[in-house]
Amino acid sequence: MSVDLEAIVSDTQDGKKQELRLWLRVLSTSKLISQEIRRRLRREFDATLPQFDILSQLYREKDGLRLGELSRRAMVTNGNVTGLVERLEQDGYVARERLDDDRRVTVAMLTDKGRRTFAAMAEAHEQWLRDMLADVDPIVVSGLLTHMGQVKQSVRNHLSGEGDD
Amino acid sequence: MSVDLEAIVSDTQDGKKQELRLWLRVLSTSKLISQEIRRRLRREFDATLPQFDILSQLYREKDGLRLGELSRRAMVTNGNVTGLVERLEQDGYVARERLDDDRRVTVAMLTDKGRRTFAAMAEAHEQWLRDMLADVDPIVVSGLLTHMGQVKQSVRNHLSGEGDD
DNA sequence: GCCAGTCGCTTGAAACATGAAGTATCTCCG
DNA sequence: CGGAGATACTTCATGTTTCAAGCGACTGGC
Repeated sequence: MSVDLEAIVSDTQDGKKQELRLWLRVLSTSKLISQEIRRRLRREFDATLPQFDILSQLYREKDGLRLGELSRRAMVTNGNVTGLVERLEQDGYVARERLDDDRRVTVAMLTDKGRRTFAAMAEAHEQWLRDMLADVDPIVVSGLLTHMGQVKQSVRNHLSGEGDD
Repeated sequence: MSVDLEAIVSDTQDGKKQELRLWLRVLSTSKLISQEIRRRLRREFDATLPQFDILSQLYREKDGLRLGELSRRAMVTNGNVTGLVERLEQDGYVARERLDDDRRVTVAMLTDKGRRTFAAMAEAHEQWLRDMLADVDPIVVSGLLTHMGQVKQSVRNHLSGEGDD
C-alpha cells in the first residue's frame, strides 16, 4: 500500500484552522514575552517598553531621526510618537530640534545620558531573551527565524491598507 | 513594542543573538498582524481587538466566566477587564451578574446579540488569517505551530513573576 | 461570634495607542 | 507671485494597559 497522502495532509491537523491556531499561539507567546520584558524594564530601569523601543531606534542613528521616520520604524502612529518623545525629552534621554531647511521637520536624537542608559538596557534585554529561550534548541530558533520571516512577508503581501514598509 | 530593532542585530547569522533576533521578528510580525486585524475589525464591525478577545473567551463558555478567570484567559489585568466588560455591557453584547453564593464574584456572559455578532466576527477573522498566511506553506505553518509551542513553554519556565498558567 | 487576613473586583493615575481633525510649513502649477 | 495641495507634526477624543490602592465580602483561628 502506498502512503496515504490524505493522512499526511490531515496530519497537519484540521487543515483550515491551522492559520488561526498559529496566529493565536504567536499572539499569546508575544504577549507573554512582552509582559515579562515590561516587568523587568520597569523593575530594573524604571522604563517602559515603548520607550525602550524609541531609544533603540535612535541609538544607532547618531544624527537622529525625523519624527515621521521614527514613528514608521517603531511602528507607532505619528500622534503617538509625539508624546513618547516628549516624555523621553523631559527625562533627559532625548533632544528635539527643528530643522532650519524645513521648519515642519523635527529631529530627535539621543543625549549622552540617553546613550549611556540605553546601552545598559540593551545588554540586559539581550540577556533576558537568551534566558527565556534557553530551553529551545538553537536549530529550532534558527528555523523559526526563517519561517517567521516567511509569515511576515506573506502578511505584508496581503495588507488591506495602502502603506508598505 | 517594536520591530525594526531587528536591524540592530542584523550583523551575523549564528551569533549569540539569534534569540534576540527571533524575538524581534516575532514581535514585529505579531504587531503587523494585530494592526491589520484591528483595522478590519474597526472597519467592518466597529469593534476593537481586546473586545473581540473578550467576546471569543465568552463565546465558548455558555455559562459565562468569572471576571478573574476571564482576565486570566485573555491575558489582561483585572483592572483592565472591568472597563472592557463595562463597555461591552453598554453595547449590549455582554451581561454581568453577581453570584449569590459569593457576593464578591461577578460572572460575565454573552447576550444573544453578543453571540450572534461574535459568530460573524469570528468567521471573518478566521478568513482574514487564512488570507494573510496564504503564501506560507501549510507544512511550515504546522511546524511553526509546534515550535512556537516550545518557545512559549520555555518562556513560561523562565518567568520572574510568581504566577504560572 | 471576632477580626485579621485574604479574595474578587473596582477605581485612579499615568502611559500607551489609534484615527481623525487641526496647524504650520513647504511646493509647485498656473 | 498666489493659492491649492501635500507634508510634518500636534492635538483631541476615545479606548487599552499597567500598577497600586481601595472596598466590600468571605474565611479561619481564636
